[in-house]
Amino acid sequence: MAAGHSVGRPRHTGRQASTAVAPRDEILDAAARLFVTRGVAGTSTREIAEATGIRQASLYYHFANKDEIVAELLDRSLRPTLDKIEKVELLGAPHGSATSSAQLYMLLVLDVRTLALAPHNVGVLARLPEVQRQGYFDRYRAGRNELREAYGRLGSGVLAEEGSSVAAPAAAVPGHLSLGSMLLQLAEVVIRMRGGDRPLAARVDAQIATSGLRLCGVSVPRIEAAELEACSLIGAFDEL
Amino acid sequence: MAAGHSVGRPRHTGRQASTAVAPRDEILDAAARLFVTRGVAGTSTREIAEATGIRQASLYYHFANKDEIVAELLDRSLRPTLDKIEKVELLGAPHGSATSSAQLYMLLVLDVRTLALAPHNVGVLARLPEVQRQGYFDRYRAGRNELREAYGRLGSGVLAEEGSSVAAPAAAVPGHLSLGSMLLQLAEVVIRMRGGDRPLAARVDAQIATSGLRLCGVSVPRIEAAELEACSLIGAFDEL
DNA sequence: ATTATCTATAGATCTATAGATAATGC
DNA sequence: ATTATCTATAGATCTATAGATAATGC
Repeated sequence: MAAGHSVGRPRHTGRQASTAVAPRDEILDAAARLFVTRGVAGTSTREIAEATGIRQASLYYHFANKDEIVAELLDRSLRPTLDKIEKVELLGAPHGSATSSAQLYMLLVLDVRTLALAPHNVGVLARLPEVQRQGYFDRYRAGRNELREAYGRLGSGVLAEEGSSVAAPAAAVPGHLSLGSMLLQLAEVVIRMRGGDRPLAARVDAQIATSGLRLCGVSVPRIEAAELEACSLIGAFDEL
Repeated sequence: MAAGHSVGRPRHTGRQASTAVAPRDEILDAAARLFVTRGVAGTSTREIAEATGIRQASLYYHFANKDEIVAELLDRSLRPTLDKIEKVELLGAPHGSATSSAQLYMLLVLDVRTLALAPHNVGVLARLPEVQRQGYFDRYRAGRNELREAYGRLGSGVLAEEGSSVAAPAAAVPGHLSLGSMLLQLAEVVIRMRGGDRPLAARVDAQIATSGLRLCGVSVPRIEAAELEACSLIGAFDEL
């Protein structure tokens, strides 16, 4: 089942790089790198094949068409974070004792780390207009909306916690949805930072999470408390 | 000089829409709309021509090639904001009496408004990978760096003003560059909001500017003061 | 004469399919 | 026999150039 050594006709360029990596994954990896640097419409199937070390037509043994490659990459880029939403929310309110600030801090840190470590900065994909128009994008859009709503809930929870000092109807306090959007955008700043010329700053995850709490009106000492709380929760997280 | 009535062979589709709009601008407008919704690589010159109401080959009378269209759109999208940086900075420090908070608030509001009102959400262009790889992008990149540095300076100025309550070396206080990046990203959130399904929230400009000051650790009452100061300065701005 | 378009087309792609082939596995 | 590749190619683009043409302006 898991390609023992090397079935099938050999590649025109020597053998496969490593039998440990399935050809399908080799293609996905090469495609991701190219899509992110040149766009999907700006990358030909020939280029993907060359980067993989096979002929253009051989792609079609593994994928029905180009879109199927994009769809799978999109899916893989969002799933890890989506899976964490529920875990984080179970730590608060009725079930657990975590504060909203710590939960928000956690989700931001985990989200940023996922984006920062994703191969080839694949978070860029979902921002390409030619991708957003395709039918397969609906699935991604739905998942991202879930994430935005989670940020909206946690952010509103934080605003409520800090309520005492923030009762200011005159100032433009963002609503639930705007808040969720802004927090999500804030997390995604790391995608653009990776795309920039300079290397990622140390502790981007903490910087962004801190900025998120500031955005929700949390004072510095309380941010530090949330950070400590979140870090210990994240440590015990993998066991859930 | 300014096309009196209608020189040149008529278009295959009736006459020109309006003699008031130069054909060059008609093309730029149609191209912008298509580029933003389908990407540059995902838009053919034929599609641009059809949207303009001329034949594909006729584009080449006005532009040497496709890239020249993109380059001009990029340029137009950033210039208005760049022109405002100096004006805003002259209001503070040695020359004027504006606070850093008010200056930052101003620049955010002006930047957001420019992006929010730009035709066809043309801010999207600069984020396309196929655009960022081209030689003409260097010019845009340089301009955007100027803007990021201005945000960094103003943001650091605000942090200094608020220094009393923010002396917290333990928390991950973003550095000059990160702060500039985050403020710039925050302003650009409006690009993504325009791209979303829902209409732009009322007062996005104020919401985003408020969030920017929060990001720099400004308390709510002081944000309101900055907002008032900024609004009156913006009112008197066109006379500069 | 000048301007802004047109028609026609060369040459270079690009995606996807058909069918052959070179390995291993049984 | 199965698997994963290969070669070859059809058919549909796509960009850019050459040269003709239909207006106005002088």
